[in-house]
Amino acid sequence: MRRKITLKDIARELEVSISTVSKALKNSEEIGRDTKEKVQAFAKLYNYKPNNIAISLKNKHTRNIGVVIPDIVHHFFTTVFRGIEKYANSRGYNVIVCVSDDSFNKEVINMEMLANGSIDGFILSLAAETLDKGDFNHLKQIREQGIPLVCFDRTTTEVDCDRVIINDTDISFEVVKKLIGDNRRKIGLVTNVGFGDVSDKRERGYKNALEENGLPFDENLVLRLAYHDVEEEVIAEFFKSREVDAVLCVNEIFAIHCLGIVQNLGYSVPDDIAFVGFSDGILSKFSRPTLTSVAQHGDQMGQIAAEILIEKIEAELEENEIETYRTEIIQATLIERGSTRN
Amino acid sequence: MRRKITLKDIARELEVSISTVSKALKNSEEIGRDTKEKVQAFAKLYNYKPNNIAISLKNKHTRNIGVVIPDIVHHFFTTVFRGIEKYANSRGYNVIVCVSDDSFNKEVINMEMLANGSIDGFILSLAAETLDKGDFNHLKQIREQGIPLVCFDRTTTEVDCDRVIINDTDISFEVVKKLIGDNRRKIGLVTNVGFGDVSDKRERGYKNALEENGLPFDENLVLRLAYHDVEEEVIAEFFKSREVDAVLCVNEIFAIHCLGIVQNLGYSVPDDIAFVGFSDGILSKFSRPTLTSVAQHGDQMGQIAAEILIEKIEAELEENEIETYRTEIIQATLIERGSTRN
DNA sequence: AAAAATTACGAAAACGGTTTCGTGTTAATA
DNA sequence: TATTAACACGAAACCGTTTTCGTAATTTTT
Repeated sequence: MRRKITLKDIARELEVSISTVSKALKNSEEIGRDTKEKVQAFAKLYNYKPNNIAISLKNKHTRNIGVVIPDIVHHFFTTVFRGIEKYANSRGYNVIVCVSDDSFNKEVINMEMLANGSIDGFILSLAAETLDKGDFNHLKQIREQGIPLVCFDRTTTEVDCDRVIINDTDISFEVVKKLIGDNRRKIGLVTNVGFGDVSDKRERGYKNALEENGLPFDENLVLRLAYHDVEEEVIAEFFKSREVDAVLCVNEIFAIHCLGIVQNLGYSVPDDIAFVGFSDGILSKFSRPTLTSVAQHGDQMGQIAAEILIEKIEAELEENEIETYRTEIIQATLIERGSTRN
Repeated sequence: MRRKITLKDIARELEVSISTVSKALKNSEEIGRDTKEKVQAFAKLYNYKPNNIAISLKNKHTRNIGVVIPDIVHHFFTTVFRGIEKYANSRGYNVIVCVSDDSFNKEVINMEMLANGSIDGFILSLAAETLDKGDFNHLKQIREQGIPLVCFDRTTTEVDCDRVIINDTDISFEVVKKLIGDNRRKIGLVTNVGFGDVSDKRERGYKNALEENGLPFDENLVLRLAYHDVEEEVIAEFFKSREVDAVLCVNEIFAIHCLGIVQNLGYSVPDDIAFVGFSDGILSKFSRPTLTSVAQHGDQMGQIAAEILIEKIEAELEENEIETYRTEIIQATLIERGSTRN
């Protein structure tokens, strides 16, 4: 088995110094033509490739970015990830992924692990538990070490970092306004407990739209579910007793669950009840009826997060650190499908 | 901004040598009690953590594994990835993901990139284009460099490496046998063009089951689709003219597409046509009717792939290289749901 | 022909660790 | 008291690069 060849090997074979080899391979003006050609030919013949680790140690940066997300088996996060990976790759960066599993401890441990030299910066969506706890010391520490950090979707304002989010309040407002325009009057909201300001904002948009259109907000029309175990009976009970004629669900999985349940209860969608979900994943496109959904443009979020991060990383390398933080707001869009067609 | 502290910093502050600090932190017997306590206390106070890159360079291994997959926005691959990440993490390894996008070039470039010291081993599912081309030189090179490689799902036998696959032929056979047992007689197959031996094996199982039960194989009952653009009219035409009473689809997306189309054509599922898909993703659970599907146990595949890889990596470190290659076969299972209930 | 400038290369330090080996001090043994 | 052993630590090599600086040998300039 042919081990990887190093500068030292080439130097030994060609009876020149390591420095000469290094320079020759970079086409340095310092080295004579003959020597350069000899070294380059030899390197090519033996397929020399510099060792990334050695270069990282020398340069004090790795061209790796760390991505920490709550869940990878989740359409939204994977699209964001795809956006990150694609852009990062085009810029010569690799991506190390860690899954926090919505656990505070895993998030902390993974980030500490990576922060010890493995990555040049982080892209992060916070674990549910971290949001609940409200403990962001691990992020603050990372920032203190001068490691750039971009948060997306599930973020916090308690840490100095860049952010990429969608216009949750506005789009939620727009959706509900549209439902009202479609002559829906008893509009329900299916949301989750926790998850910080994402859900809060969507709820605020919902309330604002009701208010602005003279409809009363009724807590009875709000169903609050635990994300990780959806209770069918609770949902069925809600729809049997509330007589809503439209529902906004803050995520796709809630929407699809509810859709199935109300259909089993004998309601017709969209005639009896209109449905709108968030995050426009694969389920929305293939459910029956197809689901009207708010596209969060995960690819775009990922790309922008990566752009911002790499910009910070490279500014830091140039020693002109950027001390201001951006919050980029992606415009979500409503994709209308069968579940709201009148 | 407090930069990371190094051994050198501690040594300077405490007026001892770097070696002493290093040994003290590893609780070496060589160092006296007082010195150890002093060093450890200081290190703790300043939150010293060794630099991963420096350790990697010294040890010649990184505790990173490279995962190269065709697509990340794909339920099966994400479940495999989750299995890998979970196990790898529990063993103190990190995971670098590269997406080949089913492109040969991207696969080659990404792997060459990572092979230069960034990772200790690869877990790979081949790009469609690579399978088409039949060019596996990049994998052979990686093996020649002594880098361990585990392939899963889309694999090749032309490279000396470990493999994790499912019992495609058998499970396909079982499924068709079951359909025949359910009194289905005109059983169609929806498969794709390309994708190497995965599709081939599933087709073989299908044929074997027909043959063994005295049913004729009819090429007219086989619909071959391009994975990346599914043509609705072709599918509709197929179902209008063929009068199949059951269909086996080699992946979930084909199944869901076809399911929708036949329902629009006025057929009832499962009464007129029974449907079975592969890979039991999220769509299967939420379609109407729910889809009977072959579970490929992605988590398990990922975990086993990671187990095998890490075993190889660590054996290599101990200098007792393992020169034999395993092919681990995961037993797929059929999850029966609405699309086949009689 | 002497001085200055250019060319072509090598030595060595640096990145941040680990590890082997050598050595001065003290304690135990003959 | 002389010899040996144990203890506690430091120097230095090493991992594979990059880069600064020094310097012979040659060429150019005066």
